[in-house]
Amino acid sequence: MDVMSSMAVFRRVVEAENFSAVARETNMSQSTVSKHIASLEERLGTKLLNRSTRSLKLTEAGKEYYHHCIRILNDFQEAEASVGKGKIKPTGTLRISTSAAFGRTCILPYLNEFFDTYPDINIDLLFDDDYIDLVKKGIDLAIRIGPLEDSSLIARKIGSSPRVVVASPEYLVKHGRPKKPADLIKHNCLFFSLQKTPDLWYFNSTQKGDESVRVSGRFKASSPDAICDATLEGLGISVICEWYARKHIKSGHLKVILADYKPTAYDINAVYPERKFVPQKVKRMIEFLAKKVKE
Amino acid sequence: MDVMSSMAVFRRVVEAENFSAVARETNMSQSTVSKHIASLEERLGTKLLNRSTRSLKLTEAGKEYYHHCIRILNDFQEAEASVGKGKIKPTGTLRISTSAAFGRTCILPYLNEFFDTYPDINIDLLFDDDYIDLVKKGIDLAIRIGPLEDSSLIARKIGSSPRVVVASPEYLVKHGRPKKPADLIKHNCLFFSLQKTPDLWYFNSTQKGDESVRVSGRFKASSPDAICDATLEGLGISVICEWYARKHIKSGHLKVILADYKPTAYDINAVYPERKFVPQKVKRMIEFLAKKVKE
DNA sequence: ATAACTCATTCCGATTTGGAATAAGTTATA
DNA sequence: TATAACTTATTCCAAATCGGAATGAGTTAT
Repeated sequence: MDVMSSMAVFRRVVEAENFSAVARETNMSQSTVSKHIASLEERLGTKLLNRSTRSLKLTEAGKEYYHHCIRILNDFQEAEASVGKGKIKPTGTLRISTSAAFGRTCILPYLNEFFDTYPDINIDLLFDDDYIDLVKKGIDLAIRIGPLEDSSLIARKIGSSPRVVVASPEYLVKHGRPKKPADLIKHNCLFFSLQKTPDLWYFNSTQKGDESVRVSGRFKASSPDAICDATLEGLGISVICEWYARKHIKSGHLKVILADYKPTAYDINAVYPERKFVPQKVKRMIEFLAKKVKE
Repeated sequence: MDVMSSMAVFRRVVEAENFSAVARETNMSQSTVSKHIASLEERLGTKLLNRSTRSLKLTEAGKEYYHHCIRILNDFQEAEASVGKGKIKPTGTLRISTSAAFGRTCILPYLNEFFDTYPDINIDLLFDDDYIDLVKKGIDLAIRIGPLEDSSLIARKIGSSPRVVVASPEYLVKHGRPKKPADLIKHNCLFFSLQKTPDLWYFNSTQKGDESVRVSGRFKASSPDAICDATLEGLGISVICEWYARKHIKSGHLKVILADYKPTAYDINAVYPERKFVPQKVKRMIEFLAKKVKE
């Protein structure tokens, strides 16, 4: 067994605390993962992980070896990237996590162009609607919309995402069209439950200054898809990212209201684990997305 | 091809500036060495070495990669040694260089004991009577008698080697027995030509103080064997390491003269390449020999 | 011209690899 | 307590890889 590969597998196993997850993540069979670990243990003549079928725990030796592995793998990565074709062509598989909505709308359409630009980067795009542990899941890069949690991760703002207040034409006919934010109080507003204060809607306007309204409503959902569907169904008024609502606005199924009062835009952030050496593939994708988002 | 092994081979090739030498040194075929290098080059997509049949030269990329390799291999070595059986049991092949005479007399007889103590260390004992480039020859440890050259190597004194003035009984009968160092001037003294001043013999004596004599003689040889043989033949008087002459003294074929005036003892040094991480096997051998030499 | 080296390549048997299937153990739940 | 749904370990076997002998081709020294 190639020791360097085994060390990489070991590293992932320690981080994921699970053999099978690493197997799935890396497209190797679970038996291979098992063999990699066993092979290291045999080399070293000591157990690295105490494993029962449902839990993994590093042994003392494993803990020490893990730190060595991190160091060696980082150096190795740097060595490969700084010499030869790695210097010119970023390579490898890039695991990106983002929300299904953003991924489908703002990443997928550009992926062909990315593949053309970087023929040696493969992409593994994961849709996770709530925040997940990047290190544990072996993710290289996450794109997150809106406010970030505090964490040990590095975040770089790559753009901002304007939002719009929308409702279906039918809803507006039935309940009237609000003219100013305060009018929303009388309407059924749809909440995105993952936000901290889903019922507090902020508006910025160059002419009319900033204001916020505490709205009320009877429908809450944890996915942007659900909110959007509900709005299309005429259930109420919602604030949605512009890129998300765009196609419905074009087709006339949603109408933008309060166009003069822009809801506060969300930051779009590229988030990645802190490392001594950030792989080219990550840097390139961030650059690429930053450019695309601005268009 | 196991990348870690390939890196180790690459490192050795760079240091030895030669594929075949590394093959011989590591007991792999020359074709395997070639394949290891080729495999690295393919991984990286760049040439590491410009090779004509008679010369090797690092490319720019190779130079950079070499430094990465050193670092990674050192870390790796440390990782393996600091965890598991490496922690208790030093392993691997230890390449030792020493003079044929010292090796045969002062190392070989103890090797069985060493093998018993460290069952996982194999030894590759090389006899080189003149000083050689340890790094180039891939030697882990050299044992050198007498003054050292300046070098980037680390030297640790592991003992000192008393020397004796000897002659054959026949010679003494024929030419008389010197009573004090100055008497040597009238004798035919045998020179060891690798010394800097082979004709200047120093003596230390607790009672009679230090003195030196510029002796003369008509025979010079570059190996201790030759000097010893010449002395046995009655060609003249020589200064020989005590351990080297011991058996001949015991058997009566050589007589110690000027016993009260000890020639300056030689230092016995363990010499090894400077590294961030000195392998267990090297440390253990040095300890072992230091103990044996003192007996 | 020859001998004695170099490194690269080809060929082929022996070994190793990795995945599917299976075994065996643990946890959560009905 | 049985079952379902997970774990990790192991076995087996076809496919891939490895490594060494032989060979080829080039260079240097004599």
